[in-house]
Amino acid sequence: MIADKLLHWYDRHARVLPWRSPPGGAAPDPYAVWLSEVMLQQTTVAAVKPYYERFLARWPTVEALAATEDAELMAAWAGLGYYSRARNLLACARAVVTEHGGRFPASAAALKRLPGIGDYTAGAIAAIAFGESAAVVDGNVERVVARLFALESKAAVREQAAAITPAARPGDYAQAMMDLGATICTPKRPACGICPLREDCRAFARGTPEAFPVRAPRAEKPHRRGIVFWAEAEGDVLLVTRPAKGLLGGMRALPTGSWGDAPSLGEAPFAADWQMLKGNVRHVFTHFSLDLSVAVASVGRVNAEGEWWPIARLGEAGLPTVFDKAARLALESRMSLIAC
DNA sequence: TAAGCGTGGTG
DNA sequence: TCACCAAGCTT
Repeated sequence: MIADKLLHWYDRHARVLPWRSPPGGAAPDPYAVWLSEVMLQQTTVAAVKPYYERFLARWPTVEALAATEDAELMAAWAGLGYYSRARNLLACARAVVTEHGGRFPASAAALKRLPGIGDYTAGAIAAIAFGESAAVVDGNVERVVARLFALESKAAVREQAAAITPAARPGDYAQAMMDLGATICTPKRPACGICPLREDCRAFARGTPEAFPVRAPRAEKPHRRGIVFWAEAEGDVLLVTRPAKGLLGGMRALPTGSWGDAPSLGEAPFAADWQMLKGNVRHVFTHFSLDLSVAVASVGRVNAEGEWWPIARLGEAGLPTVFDKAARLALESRMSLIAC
């Protein structure tokens, strides 16, 4: 009933997206579905599009992706965020090649055993690429179902979402739910006036659609300070690769001290005449905000941990956004030093 | 279980 | 300027 109405709406209003087949179309390539779904985890469609196109052109198959070097993959992911996804993407591709003969397993249960694939992504790939009637509950679906049935707990939402998942066209249905949530049943000011499920919606009947889903209050973000070091030698800049786990793990970066209360030049990668740049870099991560000072030094090609990288090719290094900001500040203001 | 994990768009 | 939040996963 709900599914029929939703699919009828989807047949007329489906968004056109690079990774998507038209409604009722042939099942898309599981590799392409997986790639798009991982990129879309907590990430907007607009941000994903250019990365998806670049990745698919550079790595058209899971075999090609599995064979690439870690550093190239991580650099290609730079700027998209949540970098553990990139590490897991590579681990998953290699597992598909070595343990599954290069073919993605066709069930949600088997997909979920692969790195970086949780409940949502397993269900989405199974439904979209393999036609399995799997429950697909992302943030959109949680919101739509919570409003339809006026539910306050995540467990109840998951149960209802599974109960109304149809046997027919499960992939279109999953994408229809997400399109509805993204374009009509939005977090704020939902467009109930044009919603195909308005007559079925308990939250609409109550006049309080925005009251669902119930959100826990979020903790206050702490503020941290730090220094990054721009060490320049003969047209090169010193880059390091961050430890594989943790914040920005596995990514190339500028050397940096710890981020906390009192940054110190004592954390520089080597002794030099470090000069603090005017201005700073402000950046907001998921769980803290950061003010970075930039210290610069022009040196000989000293022995230092890391790699000396040509400044002219810095764009190819794949720096995460926070370090890209710092690099831009260094390049803009190298001429306007002040004493520290 | 709750915390850790990025970034950019939007109102 | 700032709070909110987007096709979540891992530990």
